[in-house]
Amino acid sequence: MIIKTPFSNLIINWYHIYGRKNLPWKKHKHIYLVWISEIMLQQTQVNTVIPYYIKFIKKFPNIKCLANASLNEILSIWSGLGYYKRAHNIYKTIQLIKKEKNYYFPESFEELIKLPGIGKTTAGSILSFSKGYYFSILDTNIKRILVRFYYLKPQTSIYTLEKYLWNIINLITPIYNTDKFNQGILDVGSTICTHKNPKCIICPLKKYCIAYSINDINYSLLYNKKKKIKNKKSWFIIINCKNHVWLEQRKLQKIWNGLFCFPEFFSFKKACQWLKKYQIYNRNLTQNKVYKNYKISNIKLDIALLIINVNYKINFYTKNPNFWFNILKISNISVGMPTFTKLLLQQFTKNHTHFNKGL
DNA sequence: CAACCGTGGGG
DNA sequence: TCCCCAAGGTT
Repeated sequence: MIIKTPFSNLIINWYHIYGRKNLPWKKHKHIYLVWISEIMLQQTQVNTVIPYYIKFIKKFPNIKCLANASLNEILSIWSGLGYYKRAHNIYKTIQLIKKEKNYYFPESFEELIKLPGIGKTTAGSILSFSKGYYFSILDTNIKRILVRFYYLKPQTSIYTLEKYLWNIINLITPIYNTDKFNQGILDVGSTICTHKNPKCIICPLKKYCIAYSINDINYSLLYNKKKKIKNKKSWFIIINCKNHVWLEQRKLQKIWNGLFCFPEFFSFKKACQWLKKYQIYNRNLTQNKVYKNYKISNIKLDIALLIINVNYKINFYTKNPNFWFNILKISNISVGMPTFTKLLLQQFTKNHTHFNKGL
């Protein structure tokens, strides 16, 4: 049983003094701006989001601006932030709002939760932060606090645990000052009750925190929660011509969908077949192979880069939109794994012999 | 329900 | 270096 505690008052009092009130998405409470921030913040830490958020609202300051944007324009700003389905969902949502809602952003929980990419926590966050409405939220930070504070035992399934945690947060979320409570508990979770080395000494909850009182702040939400890591291998073909490279916009792919990437193949043979098909002259393909390991969530991707230099631009035919991109202007494009790609192309323009070392 | 989607930071 | 994980939602 969850015993009544001054939990919410402790959080709200703490928030008034220490809460983060200067985050870029705290300057205005317009629901559109809060929506963008909440989508960006899904599974993404505050410091990572800030520059992307600023860039996004600078380019699309309001609903009508975003409604005129193409998917590619949205993706180009999202490039590097990850979880690109979120950008696709923003595009879907804004089109719906344009065509069916007369540019009016929904302000009810029932409507919000129907929108793509908006679940219980995101809908609750949007409404509590922009309108001050009473909705609980439950994210990773809050889960961690609850598990420690009430010293919850690991449950047999994620489903059971989630249901349990939602019940608790619904009980302790205050009807008044919901927005301050929600923001405060997020701030405590991400800055004090951290996963590793929590700063219990300065925590406003320490007086009533069971894990702290019995000196056991290590927690686990589930028994034997092991992540399976898959090993995959890909061959990317990099065709270089006079400071331009060939990129394809990925279609119907699980990863980097809609983004521009080097043509990807799942065997060396298929990569060679592609080159042969388009009659790309290449003398030392095997010598130009460069290997790189890239981690994507639960995938270890072993990448082989097949680097080919041509001195004339080839007209390819593929099913995908495809372009020659100026290497120096690549930052304006919605590229998958942009940091990796930019570093790659930087080395590429300098000296091919440094390829193996530089990466 | 478990797997999946990205990337960067911290220990 | 390696492993874990983060303002979750979808299938």
